[in-house]
Amino acid sequence: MRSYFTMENYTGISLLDQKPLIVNQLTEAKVLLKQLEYHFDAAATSTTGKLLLPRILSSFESSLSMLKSETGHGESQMNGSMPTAANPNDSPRSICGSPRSNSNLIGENFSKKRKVLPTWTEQARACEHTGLEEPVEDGYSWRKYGQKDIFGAKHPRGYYRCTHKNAQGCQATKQIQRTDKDTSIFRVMYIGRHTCIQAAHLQPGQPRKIPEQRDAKRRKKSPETLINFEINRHVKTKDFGTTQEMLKSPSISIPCKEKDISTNNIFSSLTTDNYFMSSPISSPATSGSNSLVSPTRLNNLEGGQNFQTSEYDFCEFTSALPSALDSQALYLDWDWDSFDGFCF
DNA sequence: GCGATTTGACCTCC
DNA sequence: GGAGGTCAAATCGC
Repeated sequence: MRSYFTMENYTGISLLDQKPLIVNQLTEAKVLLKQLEYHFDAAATSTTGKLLLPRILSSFESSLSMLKSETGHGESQMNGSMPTAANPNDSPRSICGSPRSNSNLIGENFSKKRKVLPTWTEQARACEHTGLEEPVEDGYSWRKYGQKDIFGAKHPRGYYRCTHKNAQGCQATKQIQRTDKDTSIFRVMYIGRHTCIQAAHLQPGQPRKIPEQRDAKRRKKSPETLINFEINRHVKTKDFGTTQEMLKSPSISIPCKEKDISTNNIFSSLTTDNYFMSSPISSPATSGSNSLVSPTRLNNLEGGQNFQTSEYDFCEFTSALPSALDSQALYLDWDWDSFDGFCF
């Protein structure tokens, strides 16, 4: 199965419309990197890493200044590479694999029956030492409202909605499914942002709410619910019109293998919120020329190349951000089946 | 008793 | 008709 991450949606929204969102995302990523820098300095473990961080920050700053000074000339560029209603075949398959959800995103066919909500996917790995075989507690209260066997998948998908849906009208939902390839990894797709009170208390950088004992016991019953967060978060934003919501959204995902991270011990002191960065990246199969990370590079990754922690690649990734953003598209073609999971 | 989970039925979309 | 998503009654656990 191939999944795609989009930095843009396919409703014809221009980069100009998305610019505030992109700026917000980059700003958040910059802040997070500064946090990382702080922790990294505290650890004082690697000289090369110290040299790397300023470069990353510099790249983000460059991206931000380019975006802030940009006056919307990129719209036409975007139209040249974006799938359109007239050419629906250009539209990538949705991240959840549902052709129906795709139809909501395509131009004139936009369905008004269902609200298009920002969607992003995380991967969470169950942690052996916790004894839990369930996805991570993410700080929010979820209520399971369904479970479904998915065609072609070995494991059922659990459907969760915010506990405060009725009380506060919070529209956030999530779907959790154990991956076929590695049963210790869960794919968690979030749909919509929390608008409930608990969201206001879970700003990035703050510690997560500690699950109540009772809840933890309950979750243990369900194979879909808890995990120790050794995750990566990937963003697929379907609705960039909801700028306010996206202010709290993850921003940029910088993939790395957890074994490599543990080696460098860079992120060991970060909380999940601190490193909450995801990628608003996408990959229409037809967008090769705009690919920031080409399929070839990912194939190399799949073949074992240490793309994710290579300093060269990391720098290349961040250095490429400005040009990728300038070209209106940041695409990443991803193969879930060969994906071991991101972590920071 | 209350709230969460389970699970079969139903709905929506292709 | 098939697949994914949601509903809601039944069930469970505190």
